[in-house]
Amino acid sequence: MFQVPTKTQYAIRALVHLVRTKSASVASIAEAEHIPFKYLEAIFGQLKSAGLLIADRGRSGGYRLARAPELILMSEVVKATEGDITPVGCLDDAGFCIVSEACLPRRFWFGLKRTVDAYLESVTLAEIAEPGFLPAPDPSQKESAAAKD
Amino acid sequence: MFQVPTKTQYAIRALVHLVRTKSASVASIAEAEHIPFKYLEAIFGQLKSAGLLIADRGRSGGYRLARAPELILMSEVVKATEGDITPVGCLDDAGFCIVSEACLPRRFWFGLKRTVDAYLESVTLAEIAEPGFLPAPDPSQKESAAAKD
DNA sequence: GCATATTCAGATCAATCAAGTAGGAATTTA
DNA sequence: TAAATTCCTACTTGATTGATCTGAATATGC
Repeated sequence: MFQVPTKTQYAIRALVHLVRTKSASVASIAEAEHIPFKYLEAIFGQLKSAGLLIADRGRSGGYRLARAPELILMSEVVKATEGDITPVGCLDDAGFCIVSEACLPRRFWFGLKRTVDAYLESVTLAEIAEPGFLPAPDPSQKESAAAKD
Repeated sequence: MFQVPTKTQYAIRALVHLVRTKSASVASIAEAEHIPFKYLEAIFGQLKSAGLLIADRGRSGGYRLARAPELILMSEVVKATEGDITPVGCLDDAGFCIVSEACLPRRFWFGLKRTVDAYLESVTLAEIAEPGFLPAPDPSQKESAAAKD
């Protein structure tokens, strides 16, 4: 369920690489990060379409970040490589459950989605590229606050 | 990445069903919840192995919860159907990164894992079975890492 | 200009995994 | 003893992941 596709892992490693080297070709990044060249090429196409990268074509071209890494949320990166996060079908708006009575688990899944989204939106690319980056707050947030679907 | 497998969705719906009807056969639950009979049979095998269900074999047998639903964490259910949550390979203990320098993204993924685990451990089966169940806290927990535009 | 280094675009392919099926054996009870 | 159940093992099928292949289009340096 939470196995992160290599595509997304590759994307993030390559982006971290780009935070340091202001600009680089796909080939150089692929070699440095041990990522299959052609695969990374395709991934960068997606990241560019998502507005995260800018491409300079031609002989001494390459890719560079479209924004300062402080302004790139990890949620954007994940969304670029994987599309929207919809844990279960019944969460699509206008979607509904075939299940008997009011689909109780729905709220549970929705809560999970919100939790994950919140985390991904709370971290920027710049923070990941910092050696001093510390992961999530220790989970002392155990409330069970409001709902609004 | 966060598409929840139908197997897990089925498991939870079936468990919620069992919270009400103290005991039931796979066939009856499958019909009531619109779950393929043979598939649910296999799922229940896993839930039993995980110690969440007790089976009564023979003619008027069936399944029942091994514990009160208040004592069944959703993390246990997910783990039973999907195994441990390891977002990326390098998180297994004794695992290490092939990546050049100290794998910075690793902490990011680890933080994600902790966030998800914390959520799943904060909800019990009993809460999901309650019509009044309210999902996750609104994400006002922005402590650790936040850089905004 | 021309060779070269790059991005870009599309099809294709193999391996893996999710989802579901199938058949039947073992077990208990009415 | 027959019916209803859990249990066990294997299979099929379709989608997805993780790539590869081929070949353009485009810009640069010489």
